[in-house]
Amino acid sequence: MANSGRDEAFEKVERLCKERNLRLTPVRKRVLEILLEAGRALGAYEVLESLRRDGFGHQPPVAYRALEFLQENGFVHRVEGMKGYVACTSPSEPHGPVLLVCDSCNEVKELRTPHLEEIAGGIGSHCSLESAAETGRHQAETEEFLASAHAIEILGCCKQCSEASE
Amino acid sequence: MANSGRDEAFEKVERLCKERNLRLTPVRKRVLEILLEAGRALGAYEVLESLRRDGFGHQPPVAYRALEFLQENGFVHRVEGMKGYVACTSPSEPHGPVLLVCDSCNEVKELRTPHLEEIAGGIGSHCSLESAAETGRHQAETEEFLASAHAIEILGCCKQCSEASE
DNA sequence: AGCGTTATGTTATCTTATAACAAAATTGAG
DNA sequence: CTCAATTTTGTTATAAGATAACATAACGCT
Repeated sequence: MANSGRDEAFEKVERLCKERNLRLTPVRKRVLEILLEAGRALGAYEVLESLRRDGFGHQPPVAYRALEFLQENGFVHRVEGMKGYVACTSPSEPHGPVLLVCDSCNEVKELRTPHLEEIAGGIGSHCSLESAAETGRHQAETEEFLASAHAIEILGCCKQCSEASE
Repeated sequence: MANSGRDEAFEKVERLCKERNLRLTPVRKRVLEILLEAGRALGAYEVLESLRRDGFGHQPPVAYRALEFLQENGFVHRVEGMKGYVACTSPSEPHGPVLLVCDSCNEVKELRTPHLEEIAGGIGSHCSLESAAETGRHQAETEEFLASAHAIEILGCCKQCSEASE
């Protein structure tokens, strides 16, 4: 694939914004593009530097506000472990992500819900990432905790890096 | 329970450190106590302020280094969502936590997760996470990811807060 | 066109975290 | 015990990440 689905993701966000009457303004649109083009997690100040080059405001709040908007609407996810932000690869509803973060190359890959279900099926009920997410939520319910969001990050080594270091 | 298992947790850490030849020095011990006494997540600078009052060094690295030690050994967890640190309620092996974080009162509760380690182990043993092609839009993908740690945070509203706001 | 609302841009500041190095304490070999 | 190697602590200084507050500009509706 030429650009790993960048264009589709971008167009999907445009469409979703129209449907939901969200204002995908120039800065917001550009921030999303920057993250999609990067194909990895960027710090807010990296995003800001790109904005500056494009003639937008170059003070931190400009970047933070656009990121906040994109995050709230599920188009971008925060990667806590790297204090960064990554474009969602399958934007739809606002959702908590499940991210695979490579310690070695910093690549971030987002797992999708349907994907997680298949993983669960393929590996068996005792060994599924989905249950990592669901376990949390389920136990949360028994604790009488009203869950509204989640952040799940799995740290480790991606395929490329583990092959490279053999 | 008078102190919610503080003492047990503390003694368990002392025992584990002896077993593993880890040096639970005065600063490190005190930082653990501070977090256990607080019973909630504290920022590094809050910990530092307590250390200062106890006559320890009062520069950031003093706190950060002790926190790092405790974290690496599974006695303290980072709460990414609040940039804070919380004492582990059931210290044993180093482990990634599953935390319930209350948006409203900031209480953090750790869930015990015997089987999450199996999950990580399953991925860790490099089992191939396969997913079949989804009809239509999604292409088949194969994920191979060697997981070494995780951070799972479920955000929401705890029992007390949801009752209080009724 | 005018009004209320939402978004942008800017200044200033705050919070969180780390680099680098000197001094002290601890450990282990002889 | 003594000394050297290692680890930990303390300090200065600064980097990196994030937000408060407020003025200006753009939008969206009637």
